[in-house]
Amino acid sequence: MDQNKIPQATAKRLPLYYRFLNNLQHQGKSRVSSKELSDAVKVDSATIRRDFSYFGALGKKGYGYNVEYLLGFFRKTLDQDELTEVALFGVGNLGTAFLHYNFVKNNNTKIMMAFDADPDKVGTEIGGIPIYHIDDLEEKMKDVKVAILTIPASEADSVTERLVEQGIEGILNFTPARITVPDHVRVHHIDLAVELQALVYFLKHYPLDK
Amino acid sequence: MDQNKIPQATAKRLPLYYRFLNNLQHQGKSRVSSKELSDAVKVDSATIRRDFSYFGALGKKGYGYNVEYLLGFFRKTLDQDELTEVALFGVGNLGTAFLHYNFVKNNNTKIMMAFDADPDKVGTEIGGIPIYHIDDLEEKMKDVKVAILTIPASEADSVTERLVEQGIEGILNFTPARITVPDHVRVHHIDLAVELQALVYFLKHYPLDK
DNA sequence: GAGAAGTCGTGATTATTTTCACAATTAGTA
DNA sequence: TACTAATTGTGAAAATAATCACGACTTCTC
Ligand SMILES: NC(=O)c1ccc[n+]([C@@H]2O[C@H](COP(=O)([O-])OP(=O)(O)OC[C@H]3O[C@@H](n4cnc5c(N)ncnc54)[C@H](O)[C@@H]3O)[C@@H](O)[C@H]2O)c1
Ligand SMILES: NC(=O)c1ccc[n+]([C@@H]2O[C@H](COP(=O)([O-])OP(=O)(O)OC[C@H]3O[C@@H](n4cnc5c(N)ncnc54)[C@H](O)[C@@H]3O)[C@@H](O)[C@H]2O)c1
Repeated sequence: MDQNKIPQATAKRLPLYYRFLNNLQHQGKSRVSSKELSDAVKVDSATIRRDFSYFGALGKKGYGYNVEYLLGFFRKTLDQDELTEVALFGVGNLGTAFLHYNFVKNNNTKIMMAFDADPDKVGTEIGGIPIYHIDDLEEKMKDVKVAILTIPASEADSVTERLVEQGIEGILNFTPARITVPDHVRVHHIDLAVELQALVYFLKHYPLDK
Repeated sequence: MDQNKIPQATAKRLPLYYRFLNNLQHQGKSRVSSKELSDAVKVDSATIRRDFSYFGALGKKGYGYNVEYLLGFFRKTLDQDELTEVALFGVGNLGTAFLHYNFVKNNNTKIMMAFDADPDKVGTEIGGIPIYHIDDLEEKMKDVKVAILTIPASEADSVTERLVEQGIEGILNFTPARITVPDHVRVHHIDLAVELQALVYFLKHYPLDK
């Protein structure tokens, strides 16, 4: 594998940079400075330069960065050329919203299939994505290595267990349950209720102008 | 305001602790150790003890923490007794999912109203929450200080501007646009495409067992 | 082609967060 | 009561991340 000396904080910002560079190219801009990037993505310009510098000297002093070059570099770095297949679990409120969304645009990931326990949903399609019965997980999933969980919290553990059994590598978990997985599986939690509550806490307890 | 010596990283974990303590109480448990909490919320036990210690000595050595006491303490700390009113902008795929979700359970926030530009949606209700026309923002919003943005990215700047004008204090932004606000407004970005892409990046570039 | 303005890359510093590790204290037990 | 096992709270260390600040180089302008 690549450089894993790259700080995690940096790695999390890369997709953000990538998307903005894409926008710039569509706008026909050929050159950009860390200051301009900073204004757009709201990350300190020194942090941006530092982030980029982990990958070598990508810019030119006194000039900035060449959009096309940088974009090409990140395309390779972020493996934009190969599509990562994703499976979604739980076609409810949240799951349905994701199925309608086109993650492929500006992104190397595609939801290939969805699973649900509700017989009324099984067999239908949303946005061209087939919905299978959760019982058929093992049969249908095959090579998919990334899962999105939008099932009820109570179901999280049992579905996770089956995913792990099936060789899953990464899980994006929208369930409030904190799932348990072996060390070789990576889980990112996105806990919307917590996010909202944390925002409210910050509003009430942190001074009103940082 | 309160202690703003509390690290931001700690503050973000508080709602998580709160929710789990609630579960414990419902299960009738009266006592819990940092180790048990750690297993449940997947945060190192030393980190949990450190987090709690910012609020004083909440536990007892050799015993652990009293669930009811701790819960009562966090209820006050997290202002669970007063309801924070929230407005949602953009009743599309994502916005509709949120309107169906009951944030009030385990949470002190409630979506009171929604706004959209689509005349077919205006005037209807989802989950008992009225949908107003975006043109009526100033008239209807009044005292609401927290907003959730689930509108198209292209609309983010103009709606944000009006929210700021109207005295908004916090924004939970699901739009890929990085919005610009004055220093006294707090914005939390939740960028789902970035999260997914970051997960994939980690899978490919970080050693498979941390 | 000389001077001015702009911008990177990075050493050094500072800030923040996590983790270690253990004395102090408590509950439980015999 | 005395002993054992459990568990906190925290000083200190380590790890991670953000920021400052400036030399080096590039482009632009005249
Ligand atoms: N909707 C929101 O705004 C929101 C906000 C915060 C958190 N969440 C969390 O996201 C998750 C999904 O929320 P939602 O509102 O979409 O719920 P939902 O009830 O609308 O959808 C859940 C879906 O999962 C399906 N399901 C149930 N058991 C299953 C199983 N074993 N295998 C596969 N599918 C199964 C159900 O049939 C249903 O379609 C929940 O855990 C919820 O707590 C949702
Ligand atoms: N759906 C997803 O899974 C997903 C994933 C990642 C990011 N997002 C982002 O979340 C946002 C919403 O996504 P979505 O899929 O719900 O989009 P959507 O198009 O389904 O919904 C957008 C809604 O906003 C309304 N709207 C448009 N202009 C408005 C205005 N000026 N004021 C108020 N309402 C207005 C539209 O009528 C529509 O109902 C987008 O910015 C999208 O990029 C969505």
